[in-house]
Amino acid sequence: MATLPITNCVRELRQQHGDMTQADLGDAVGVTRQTIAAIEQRRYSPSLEVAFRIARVFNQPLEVVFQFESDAETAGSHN
Amino acid sequence: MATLPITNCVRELRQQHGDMTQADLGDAVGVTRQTIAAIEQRRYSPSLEVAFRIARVFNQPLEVVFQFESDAETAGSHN
DNA sequence: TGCCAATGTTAAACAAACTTAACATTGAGG
DNA sequence: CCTCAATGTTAAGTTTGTTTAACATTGGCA
Repeated sequence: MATLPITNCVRELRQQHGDMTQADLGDAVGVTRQTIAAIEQRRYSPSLEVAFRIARVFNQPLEVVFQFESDAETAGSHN
Repeated sequence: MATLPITNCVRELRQQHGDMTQADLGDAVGVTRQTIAAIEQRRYSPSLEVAFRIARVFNQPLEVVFQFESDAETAGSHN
């Protein structure tokens, strides 16, 4: 399961947005509340499209909402 | 098939990067050349993760490489 | 206390991204 | 002309994102 390389702050943004609920956000974005929950809990990362839409709801650039962790594999250059 | 809302300039960036080939980029990103081809031709948009990795190869912010088209559905807000 | 909205969680089904493998086309160079 | 590298394309298969539906937990409030 390798821990996903992408973090986000949608929960925080959601709360800063007039106590918007997961369902509200899902609604605004066009996905279900379960999808929002999964993203907040980092069970998986969204598609690029959904990511863009979430960012737009909050009126933020995508990279503010989603951060790519360099994934600096501790000493394991392989492949 | 609704025309995808996301455009990109990976082909241009690739060429500006020492004539990097699709296979080279796929390699650097960790996907196949077919995947790169599909993205360039907009047959589908990449996952957020792949998008981030491509952007990083070119040392560009994600939003420079991928642009979200407002998709202003002519008068049909429904659902 | 009892209700209700918000969130957590999960299984089954479906859709979209991605792989593998194969074959076709184009263009540069020998 | 022939070859080879780069790209196009497609079918079949796997994986991952997303939905639907169901039930559980928490906390606020009448």
